[in-house]
Order: sequence, then C-alpha cells, then structure tokens
Amino acid sequence: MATVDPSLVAHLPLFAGFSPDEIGEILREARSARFAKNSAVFEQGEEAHSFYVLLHGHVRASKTTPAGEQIVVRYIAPGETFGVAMAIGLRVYPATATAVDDSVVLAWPSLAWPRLVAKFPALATNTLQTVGSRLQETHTRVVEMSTQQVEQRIAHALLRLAKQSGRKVEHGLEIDFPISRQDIAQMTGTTLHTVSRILSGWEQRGLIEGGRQRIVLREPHKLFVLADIVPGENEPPVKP
Amino acid sequence: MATVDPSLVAHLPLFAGFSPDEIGEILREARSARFAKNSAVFEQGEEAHSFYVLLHGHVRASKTTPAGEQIVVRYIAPGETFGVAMAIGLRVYPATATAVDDSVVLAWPSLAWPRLVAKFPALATNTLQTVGSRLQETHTRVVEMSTQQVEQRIAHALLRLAKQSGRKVEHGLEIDFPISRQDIAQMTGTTLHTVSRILSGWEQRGLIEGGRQRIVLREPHKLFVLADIVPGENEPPVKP
DNA sequence: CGTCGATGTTGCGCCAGCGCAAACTTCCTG
DNA sequence: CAGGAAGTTTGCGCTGGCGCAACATCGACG
Repeated sequence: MATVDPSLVAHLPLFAGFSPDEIGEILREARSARFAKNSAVFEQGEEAHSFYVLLHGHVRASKTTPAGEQIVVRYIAPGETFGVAMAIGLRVYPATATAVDDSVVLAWPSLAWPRLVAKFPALATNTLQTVGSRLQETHTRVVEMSTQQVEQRIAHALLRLAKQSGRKVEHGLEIDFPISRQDIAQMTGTTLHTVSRILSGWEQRGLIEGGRQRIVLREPHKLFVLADIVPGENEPPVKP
Repeated sequence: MATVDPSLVAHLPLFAGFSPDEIGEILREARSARFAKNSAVFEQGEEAHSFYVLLHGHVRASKTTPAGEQIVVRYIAPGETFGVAMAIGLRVYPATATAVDDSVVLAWPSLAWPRLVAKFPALATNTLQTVGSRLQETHTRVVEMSTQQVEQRIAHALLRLAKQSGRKVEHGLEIDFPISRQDIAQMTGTTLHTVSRILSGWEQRGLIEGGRQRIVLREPHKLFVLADIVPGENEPPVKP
C-alpha cells in the first residue's frame, strides 16, 4: 500500500477546497494499484466495488452492446476520477475500463463513498461538477453525430484527444497513448475502414502523420478549420 | 407566490431522504411560475439565474449549434429537476427549455444553491444521482446512434417517450404532449422526411396511429421487437 | 368562413459511407 | 529470425437515408 502525498493530488478537481489534512484522511482509505497495458481495471456489468482516480497512464472506457458491438465512451487522462458508479446510483459498472498504457490508480472501496461524503460533503459537489461536465461533453458528441459528416467528427475527436493528452513532438502534436483506427471509429460512430481512408487522405495532404496506433497532428490549425466547415455552406460572393 | 405543500413533492428524487419540515424550508426559497405552451423557460446562453422542478406540463430541452441546427436533448416530465447549470459548474444555460404544453414549475434562484447544499448536503447527492442517470441515458443515445439504423432509433425513442409520458387511450398508448416529426428527427439524428416516411410505413402496418403533433402506439410490443432487430443477424438454422 | 402559416406526405435522384474482400506492414513471440 | 497475429490500407459495388421539390392537410385567426 503505497502512501501518496496529499500535495500530489491537491490540485485535482475531486479534492478542490480540501485542506492537506483532509486530503490525507481521505487518501488513507485508498489503496494504489498498477494496471499493465491492455489489462482491465473493471468490466461492464461487474459489481461496482471501487471508484478510482487515475494517477498515471491512460484508460479507455468502452461499452459493449447486447449485439456485441463496442463503442468508446471516452479516454481518461491522469487526474480524472472514474468508476463512480455507486455515487450515481448504479450497482454495477456501466462500462469497461481498460488501461491502454501501463497505468497507476488510486482506488477506494465503493462502500466508503457514503461515509466519505457524509463527512466531506464537498466530495459530492466536486463529483457533481465532474459528472456534469461529462454530461456536457456527451451532449456535444450527440450534437456532432446528429449534424456533422464523418470527416468533421473525426477531426473534432482528434483535436479533443490532442488537447487532453497531446505531447509536443518534433513534427507537431502527438496523441500520447496508443490508439487504433478502430478506436477512433468507435469514438465517432463510423467504421475502421472509413477512418483509415480519411486519415490516409489527411496524411497525403500533410495534415497528420500516422503510424501503428500512433497519430501526430502536424497542422492542428488546418484540422480545426476542416472541423468547422459546413459542407453545404457555399458563401455566395458578395457582389452588388 | 403560491405555497406548495411539502407532501406534494416529498416523493420527488430531489427531496429523497428529507423530512417534511426540511422540505418546507427548502420550498420557502422557491417561487412557482407558469409558462404558456410554446414559451421559453430559459434560453441557451442566457445567464443561469434559476434552477427548476417541473410540477405540471412538459418541457423540451434543445440545443442549437453554431451553424443553426437544432437537436432535442430530452423531454422533461413532471417531477424532474432541470436547469441545474450552476450545480454542474456552468454560468449559462447550455440548452433552451421550452414548455411544449402549459406548464408549472418551481424555481429557485441559482444563488440559493450553494447555501441550500451547505445546509442540506443530501441535495447534492440526490442531484448527483439525477445527473448520473442523465449521463447514462445520453450514453445510451450515443450507442444507439453509433450502432443502429434510423428505424430502430425512432422505435426506441417512441417507446421511451411512451414509457415516460404515455397515456392509455382507447387504441393504445398516446404520447401525452404535442410532438412533431421534426422533433423526433432532432431526437434521433435524422431528418423530418425520413421520420415521416417511417411513421407512415408503421401507420400502414397498424403499429401506430399518427396525427398532427400526435402519436399513438397501437402495438408497443411489435415496436419493441422492431427496435431490437439487428438487420444483419440472420440466425443460421440449427440443423445437425 | 376564407386565408395563411405550420405541419405532414411523398416521389425522385444522388452520394457519403458501409460492407466485403484482399493485400500489405508492423510488431510480438517463440 | 521465422512465423503469425494485430493493425492498416485500398479497391469496388451497393444502399440507406438525405436533399430537393411539390403537394396535401390542418388549425388558428382575422
């Protein structure tokens, strides 16, 4: 049971407004754990025994439909809370969480949640804000899927990933964890093939640089423009 | 300022776990208001001055994209909380709320939220559960939009509306508020025309009965089957 | 009670993106 | 280092559903 210094997590949204002592008290109930690349932190449908904060690495949350299709709910970056099923009234996890890189988490038993919240009500309001922003993001996704073409959705998805987990490299901004075309397809509601075709197109145009489970944005600005283009919007030239 | 009896709202999720006296104290800070059919309770982008509980009627939450397209976020039924922007950390409303029928709401000033939560922490946990289920529902919607055909998505949407606000009538289950084909299109990420074609088809098959801003499900069970059909799933006959 | 605006229906043609299939590349494992 | 698995690319043909357009209906309101 590694002890974590309160100062290392004090800036996380979950602990906003807490004193180091209080954080220490909360941390005392947590254990830290390591998950190897491609191992599952928890599985959809499994009893929600714990909730987590990601300290290091990256985790993919995905949902499987009854028919067996998968979609990617989101990618979790270090500092984010996840697996809060209990807090939102679920007995089981609604999605599967998979480490896409070697990852380190803090884990609390779900049973501790009611007690912690009773003692530290700000945990609830902090979590409410987190879940709220997540709801906003998901609504944005619905809006995009309803109104935009596949190409624009993929552009938005890449820009978001780069913003969340982009790492500056020589030729641009690299997404800092392994991500396949299939993953992108499952994030944007399209198919592996269509993603591949579009990324190939962009690579030829020099917008991005691809590789196996690797994407570097070379021209984020051009992607940005592409993402906002409304296809049917041919501005008629202003001629009197 | 109409006074509302605590017993009338005690069963609402927002007030779960509160005593009548506590509810009374919370209600004292609210005012009730009436909104005529087709009037806006609040508009997207407007300062989030209040949060609400719907007492009577039906409210549609919708979002408008920068490009001017609209999508329907959800329909709010009596008893539901809405407009909790402040609680999830937003200064402005992320969507527009429109009364689709004459409606009555309870409204609290957003400024009262922090004080109420400080005094009654259970408000935060109750709201957390509400926002959590809403997140779940929205994820379901993303999954449907990613994996299902338009016809199935419409079937699901109608069944959900009927479950939430269905009224038993002579010929089946009627959706208890005015809803246009356009609205359904904006809920399912398709177009008015496609919705109209599909509903016409169903009407001919006797599954539903349509009218101007009116839909009656005659055969909910058949719709249910239709909604779960996976088109490409031709079960190979089990012959030894 | 006639007119007008909002809502709903339907035919037609097109195309973005899917499904299938095959080949290629990169990485991992034994 | 060979062999295979996982990931990626690409061609081809098809089609679900969209866009356009014209028309039909319904209700509200003067």
